[in-house]
Amino acid sequence: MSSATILVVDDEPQIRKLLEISLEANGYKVLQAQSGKEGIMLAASHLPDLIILDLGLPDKNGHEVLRELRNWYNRPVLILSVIDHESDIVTALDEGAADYLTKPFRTAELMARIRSALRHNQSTETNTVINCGDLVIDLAARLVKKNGEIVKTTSTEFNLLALFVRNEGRALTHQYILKEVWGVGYQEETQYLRVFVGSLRKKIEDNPNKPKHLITESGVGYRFV
Amino acid sequence: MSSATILVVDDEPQIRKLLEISLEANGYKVLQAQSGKEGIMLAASHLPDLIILDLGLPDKNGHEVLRELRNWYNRPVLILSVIDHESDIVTALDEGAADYLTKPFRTAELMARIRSALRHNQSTETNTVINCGDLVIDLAARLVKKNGEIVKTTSTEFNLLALFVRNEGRALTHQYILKEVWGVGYQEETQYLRVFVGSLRKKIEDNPNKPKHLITESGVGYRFV
DNA sequence: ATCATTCTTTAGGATATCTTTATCTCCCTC
DNA sequence: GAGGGAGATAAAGATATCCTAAAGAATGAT
Repeated sequence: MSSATILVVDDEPQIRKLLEISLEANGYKVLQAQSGKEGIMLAASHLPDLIILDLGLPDKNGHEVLRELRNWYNRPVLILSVIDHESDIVTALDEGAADYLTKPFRTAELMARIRSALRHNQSTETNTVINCGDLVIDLAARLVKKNGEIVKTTSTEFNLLALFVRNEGRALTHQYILKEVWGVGYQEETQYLRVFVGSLRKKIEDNPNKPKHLITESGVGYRFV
Repeated sequence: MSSATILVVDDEPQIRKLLEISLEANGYKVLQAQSGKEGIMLAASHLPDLIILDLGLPDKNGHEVLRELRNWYNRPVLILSVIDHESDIVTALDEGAADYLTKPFRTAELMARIRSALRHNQSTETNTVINCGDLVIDLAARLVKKNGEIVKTTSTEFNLLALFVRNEGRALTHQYILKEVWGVGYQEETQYLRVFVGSLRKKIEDNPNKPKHLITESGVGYRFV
């Protein structure tokens, strides 16, 4: 056994403890976070092989955390939740969750589903470092380099850029981009996009007035090449 | 929609019917088998993108079927079962099942889990690329290539071209084109069409005066070949 | 509490695209 | 070969879209 690392994001201490014991008994290394924010930070810094995420967190909506993770974290995220609403399950799965279990869960089943998720992921080992000419983007490390030099980006800027590089060559509509980066309810805020595309261009383009990477598709959206 | 093919292996006719209706409503092609033996044969002959397998089959133990499939079939197998025993779930998952749902299942959740399994498998790439001689048009990426080189099109130009390639070989009337691209209320603006067909020809034809793709049907409209 | 950073909002000017007009070509009929 | 209709083209005008800078608001760190 390769002793994979698993991050548990849950605000209930007794659940964390239970999971810690069960997971370690099965030979996994365990990281713990009590809030969505802490979870995202730990995920970024330690890059666990799998994340167990409770949807009912105190600081953020679990779906938000999931979406934020999915921008750059492409390993399995397993959802735990007390909520057994079908719509919640459907939403989480469509947001990219690998599985969805309702509390109270059965430990052996959880372990089997973790094995399944990890096994499945092994085959699709995807590289998180993307190379685009003079640009290097590391989705996991949330790092952008231009000609070898690190480019500092804010969180939103990076999420936007990550969306672009994951859809290289494809024209993305304003609405789609806004939904993916800002979430539903922001789909009409086209101006946000203009401002952030502007600041991204200043950082990654040789000549921001003549962008070679971030092309605007007038009346449609933007395209990354 | 990519119209993936899904094989349903279940001995209960009413379950098969329910699944058939739900799956087809979601745009999947459906194959059906009543027994494990028939299921394996159909899987081998048709190579579906996903298999839904009931564990409680008359002729064979479902686990046997699963193990047999796993020898050569590496796409997702989703287990349906009336049995909610943890040991059964664990066994099935460790035998390589992609997921395990207990009957009675919820349709929307099942559909979401199917999407998740297919997405993970990625084998069913949506094909939106249309090839027309020297032209390549990617409807999803909004990209036009002529002899391998990218042709820049405005939004309306692309919409117009997309309408043409989707109706290749067919003569489209002015009215119809105007309604589809500009919307109702523009059906008399034939001059728009002339202008835009003109600019499209300049971009995609070798010799815009002797168009080979965008043929005018005098008194009627245009035809794309 | 204060400061720094990031995000949101506003406003103006710049650009691209669309619309309209005018002129020209082609083809058919007489 | 003159006239008319349908279509093509070019270019000017109108409009929608986009970009930039910068100020205000929110957030987070010290």
